[in-house]
Amino acid sequence: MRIATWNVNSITARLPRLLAWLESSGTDVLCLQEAKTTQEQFPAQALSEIGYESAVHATGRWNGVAVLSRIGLADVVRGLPGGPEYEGVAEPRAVAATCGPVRVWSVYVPNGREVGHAHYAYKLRWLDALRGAVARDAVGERPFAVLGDFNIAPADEDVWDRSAFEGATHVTADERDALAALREEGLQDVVPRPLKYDHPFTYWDYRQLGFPKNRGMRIDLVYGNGPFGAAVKDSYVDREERKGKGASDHAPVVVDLDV
DNA sequence: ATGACCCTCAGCGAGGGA
Repeated sequence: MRIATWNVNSITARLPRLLAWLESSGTDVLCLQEAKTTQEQFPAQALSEIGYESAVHATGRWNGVAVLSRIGLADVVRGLPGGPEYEGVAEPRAVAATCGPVRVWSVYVPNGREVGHAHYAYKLRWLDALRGAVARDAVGERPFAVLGDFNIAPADEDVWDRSAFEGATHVTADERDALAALREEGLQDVVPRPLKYDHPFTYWDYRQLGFPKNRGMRIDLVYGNGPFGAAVKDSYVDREERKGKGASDHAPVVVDLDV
């Protein structure tokens, strides 16, 4: 089976590309982030017409996540159990589902904005809640993975220029410690291969020729448990989808599983 | 060619992204 994660930066704006990509790539399960729409306006009908069921957690212009599956969709959980609120709001940043033999979480980790900002503390609390929420599934026998936009570059080589991120979020020790805590729960970083250049970046800023200059970051991650990792046949970043007019600023990360 | 931000909602800019 083929499973993927993709921050689409508005499913409304991306719908033509999303539908075309689902069909051309042969993806069975897609964890998507930044739907930027409401539950009601989510294009479940258009997706249904090409064979995908949708598990959606979305409330409006910000955030919004979903799991799309053409191999079954069950045991949906909307929202991160025990997750913190930001300014009194429980934001739609996580949704879980079981798709055939695999259970997945689609997550959109808070950005953090600036080190020291209330949003940064929120990001760390959110990640700790994620660790708690996935601990039991992580050690199970069923293939399980958390896929999504983690807004963390796991190592210095996961950004195009470490010096450009001095003092910035996404590269701090606290954020990387949060990823290490997930690994300590039994999850492993399924690192994709790049289709061009030497590093599998997944995000490139829209500004200042970020993509043509390959000024990217690897922040869209797949954290799988042992059975998931053992089933991985291949994984790559589909950078073709970052090209051209109407692209998201993130590319899909694709994982092929032998399950 | 991959090409110099883009998304949404509100409402004719602003907030957020990272």
